Amino acid sequence: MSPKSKKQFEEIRESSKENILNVALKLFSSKGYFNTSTRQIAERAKISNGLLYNYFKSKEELLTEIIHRSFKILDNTIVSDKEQSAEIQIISTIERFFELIDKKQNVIRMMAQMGLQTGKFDFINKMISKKYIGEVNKLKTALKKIDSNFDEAEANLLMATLDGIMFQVLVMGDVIPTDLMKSALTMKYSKTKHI
Amino acid sequence: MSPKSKKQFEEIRESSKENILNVALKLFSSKGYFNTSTRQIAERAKISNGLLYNYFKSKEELLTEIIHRSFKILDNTIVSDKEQSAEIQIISTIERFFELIDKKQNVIRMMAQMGLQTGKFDFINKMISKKYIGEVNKLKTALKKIDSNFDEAEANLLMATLDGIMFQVLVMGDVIPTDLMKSALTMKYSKTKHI
Amino acid sequence: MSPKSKKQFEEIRESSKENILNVALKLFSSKGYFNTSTRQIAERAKISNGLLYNYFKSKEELLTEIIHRSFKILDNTIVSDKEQSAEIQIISTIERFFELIDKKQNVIRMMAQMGLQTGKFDFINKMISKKYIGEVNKLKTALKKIDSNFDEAEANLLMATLDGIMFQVLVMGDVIPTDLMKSALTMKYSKTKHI
Amino acid sequence: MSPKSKKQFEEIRESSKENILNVALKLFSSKGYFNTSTRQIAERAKISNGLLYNYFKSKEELLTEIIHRSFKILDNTIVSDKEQSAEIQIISTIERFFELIDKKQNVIRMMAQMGLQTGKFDFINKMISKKYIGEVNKLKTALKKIDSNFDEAEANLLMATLDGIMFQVLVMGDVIPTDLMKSALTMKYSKTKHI
DNA sequence: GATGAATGAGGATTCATTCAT
DNA sequence: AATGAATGAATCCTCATTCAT
Repeated sequence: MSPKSKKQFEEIRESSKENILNVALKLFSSKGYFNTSTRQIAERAKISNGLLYNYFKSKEELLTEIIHRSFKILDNTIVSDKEQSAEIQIISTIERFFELIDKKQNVIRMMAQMGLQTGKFDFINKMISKKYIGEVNKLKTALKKIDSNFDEAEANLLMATLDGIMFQVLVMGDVIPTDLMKSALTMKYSKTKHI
Repeated sequence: MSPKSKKQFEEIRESSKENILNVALKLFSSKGYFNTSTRQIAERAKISNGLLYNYFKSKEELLTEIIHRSFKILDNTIVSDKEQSAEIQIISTIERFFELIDKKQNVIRMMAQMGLQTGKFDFINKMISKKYIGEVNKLKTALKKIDSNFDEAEANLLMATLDGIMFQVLVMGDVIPTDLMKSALTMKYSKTKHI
Repeated sequence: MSPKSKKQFEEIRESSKENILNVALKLFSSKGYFNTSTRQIAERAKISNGLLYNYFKSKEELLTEIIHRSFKILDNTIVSDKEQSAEIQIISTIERFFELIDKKQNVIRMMAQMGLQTGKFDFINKMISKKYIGEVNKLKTALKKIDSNFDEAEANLLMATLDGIMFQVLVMGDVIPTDLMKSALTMKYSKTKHI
Repeated sequence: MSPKSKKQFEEIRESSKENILNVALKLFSSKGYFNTSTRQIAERAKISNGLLYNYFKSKEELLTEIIHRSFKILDNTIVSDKEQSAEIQIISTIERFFELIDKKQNVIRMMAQMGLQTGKFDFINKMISKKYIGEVNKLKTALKKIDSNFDEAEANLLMATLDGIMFQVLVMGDVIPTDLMKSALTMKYSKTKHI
């Protein structure tokens, strides 16, 4: 008789929204945003066509929300501990990258795709650039501490290598020897200080 | 008013086709294949809607042809001279990559985009993988000759770095210090032999 | 926390219904029935989407009830006192019209709108016609008493003039000099008897 | 073999567009703009759903074009000959109104409907107001010449009467004795000068 | 080879209405 | 009585593609 409580409604909303966001991320990431129809999202999420619009004003807004959540996921995965030694910081940057590749492929594939296009979603490129600059700077600081013969390009090259591995895995999957490269990179930056 | 010769017709046809392919590549590469309409292509190519179908069976076939041409462009740009010394081969691989980034951004952006999606165009990923394996092998052979302390991962890492720079430039443009990285890479592999 | 009495429930129900009817009339009248969504009505009435259907079987029934209430309002505003003199009857008909224009614009705008369309709501046109015939007949009777030179078309023309002013105010608002016309009409039919 | 000439295309376009405009006017006018679907228009016009958008950017633009054409029709119907005597000008204003009612009901019904709503189409009300002011002024000038006892409200009242008849016919059709009123009006303004 | 009118399936979105609570 | 999540038909519009000329 009594209507559902506010809290109950909120829970329903939250879980339903989460569901849609997850399904949409998966589809956008594998087929691309423009090649994914809202109908497909609804079908996979097992909801009606209309319900999506109860939670998101438009397909575009759905994408935007996914992007913003994705950036948060990246931020959370790439936690940097400033207390730690320079070497550990570098090593853990590398490890976090490989973790992303392993665990959050949907997220990074989606970001990569959107980043490669121009148009309405240029804000994504700006967000990526900002993150890139931040990461490179952290690496530079750490590298300087370790290596007196520090090369100005070193940090950028390391980032490029990591981004490259990421990109290659997204495109070529198992063809890419990630473990081999991870070991080599880890070893290189572990040894460094002893030189 | 003399009737055009067969050869002339052929040339007109060829240049018209070329025109369409160029326009389509530009649009696909910047807005994405699924976000580009055949009408937009026709407009920009200054031809009628229907004419496109005189040259290509479908939008998909147009894409396929673009992809195949793009691979040819990559192959032509990445000419390898087996006669040359190992060091020069590596250096020129690096140089050819930066040349691609500089001169053929449309081509690589389009390939990268399509490579990140799954679906009807999975043959692209296979072609990219094949090319990757070939390039890596060539690099491995060359590196072995130069360096006795040769690391198994070295070739893969170099390719990853180059792909990474490519990807970063596509996404972040001027934010990326390409010249700096190019110098560093070139220097690194020039010095190698002297060790 | 005493349970509400039946009467109290009844009152709440009635006032809630009244609220919905008022909001709906306002919206229908300004934006049109077909351009107004039940959701908009619910929002403005500060009730939930579903509650509307607790009071009305459908959007159409809501409209129907509004129409019937509107006719009652017209009837109540146009009270005719048969006891009064012919002249006063005419003058007060005029006055009642201007009062409607001034005070019940929502009601008449809505009626006018629905009356101009054909389809499911043709009963409205019949009701309007019936009212028209009644009014014209009353006017004819009154005019005959006053004027021996009575023209057969006089009553119809007076009604047309009044309907015209109404329509003009609805469409053009302040552009229409209602007071000027009201004075002129009142004067004309006040003087009549002295001729 | 040879493509259709430009002129041929233009003719096709023109007649097809005309067809759509006519069908849309009919439907908008009888069922209302918001209650008419583009599909209904296409069906009645015996064209495909999509073709409409080859001629009009949107349903709204289709309406806008209809409105502008309708105003032109009104202007053409209400041609005023400034050479003629004041009396004839008044009489012919009256006659043109009845002609509109008789021959262009779709047009005026559509204008009346749109004029009664507020929202995106307020420009219609402004156009109607402008036309009203112009007409009233012409009538005032003419009436002054004829009648020394000229009443300031006379022109407005005549316009109101004509608009009222128009409105009444649209809503009540045959219930309204148009001929009777036309005769009475004509007679009244023919006699005037003899006073 | 070339045109652009025409098609109709499919896309995003809105809406009246239902229902469990 | 009241809530708002959920439905799916219907809406406006776009698109790849075809076809007569």
